[in-house]
Amino acid sequence: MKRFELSEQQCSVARSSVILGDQWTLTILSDCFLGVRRFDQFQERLGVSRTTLTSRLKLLEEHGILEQRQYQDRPPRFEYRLTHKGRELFPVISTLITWGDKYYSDSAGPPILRRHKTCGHDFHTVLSCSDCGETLVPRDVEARKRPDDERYPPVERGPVKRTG
Amino acid sequence: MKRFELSEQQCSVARSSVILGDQWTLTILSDCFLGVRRFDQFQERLGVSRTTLTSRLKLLEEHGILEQRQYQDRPPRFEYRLTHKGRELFPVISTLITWGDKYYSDSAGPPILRRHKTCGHDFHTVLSCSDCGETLVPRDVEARKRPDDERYPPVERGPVKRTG
DNA sequence: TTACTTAGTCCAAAAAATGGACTAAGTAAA
DNA sequence: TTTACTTAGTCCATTTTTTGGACTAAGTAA
Repeated sequence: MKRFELSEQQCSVARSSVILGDQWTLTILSDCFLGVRRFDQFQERLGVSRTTLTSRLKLLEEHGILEQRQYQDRPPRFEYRLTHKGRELFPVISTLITWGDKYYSDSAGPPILRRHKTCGHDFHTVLSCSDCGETLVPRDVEARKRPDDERYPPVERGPVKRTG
Repeated sequence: MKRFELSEQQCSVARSSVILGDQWTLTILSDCFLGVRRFDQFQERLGVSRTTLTSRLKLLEEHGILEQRQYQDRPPRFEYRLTHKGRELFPVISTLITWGDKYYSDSAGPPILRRHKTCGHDFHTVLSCSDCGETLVPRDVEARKRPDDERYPPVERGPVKRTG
């Protein structure tokens, strides 16, 4: 399977991973949430090659995660901004930051601190169930395949019986 | 910069992305949370080449995200299991699933359904602030660089003044 | 005129991924 | 006691992707 070929994959994680599952894409998005918008700014901050950056930005645009907006007339210049769909990736990037800060900070702590303006405190992320609001942990989650329906293809990747 | 070289990167997202920012790594981890443990099972479910799978599993092991455990004697066989550090990636994978289910399901809905055993309902994920418990949205987050300290290197990647 | 800015493209070299065959060490069936 | 099967990989030649550096285009500023 080639990179960026997701049509055949049914699982939504597999499909998302084809787009987001890339070192540069994740850091680009992280920078987007910090307010980075311009090509050269991404390029300098990330140290990615211009060619790769172009290809990643294009992919994110094709998938409606980023959009280009003109921010000046003469000469015409465009910047990249998160769409609504893109902003909905905030929990993914945010939990990745929480994990990364825990395991890959130097001893002075995380290099970037994040404050929740609503309550005024520096935070880390907590994941909770949309239904009962309790904190979600892996062992409380039970996965099952969607019931097969003659109108839809059967599920190809699914839960596995745990052994041991 | 070559793939899997993270020593110089300071930002914890950048460091994490070097490990996790890969199509296969994300789907491997997603399968791990479904109970997949054996090499051939990963290989068949993901359709990844055996070479690439070997390299990804090795990387995840080197970073203490997966560990090999012997599950039979004759012949000796090993399976891959999530470590504590690995299980702490649950929020990352879980929010990715929520996003992917929303944007990349077919019209029959997500192929795999997840139930919160504690409350009995199918859920999606909600992200909240560790301090006040409110739902976290990007516009309520303010990022700032860690104050420079002569004992530690200055922060190289950090927040950007938003324009427009 | 010359230098600078932004957002890219082009190209050859290097690195990584692919797929298919192969290995090793044991078990199970005929 | 051969033969087939299982699991967890390795090997290798080909294809694909990434890299870094130079270059372009269109306008502004000194």
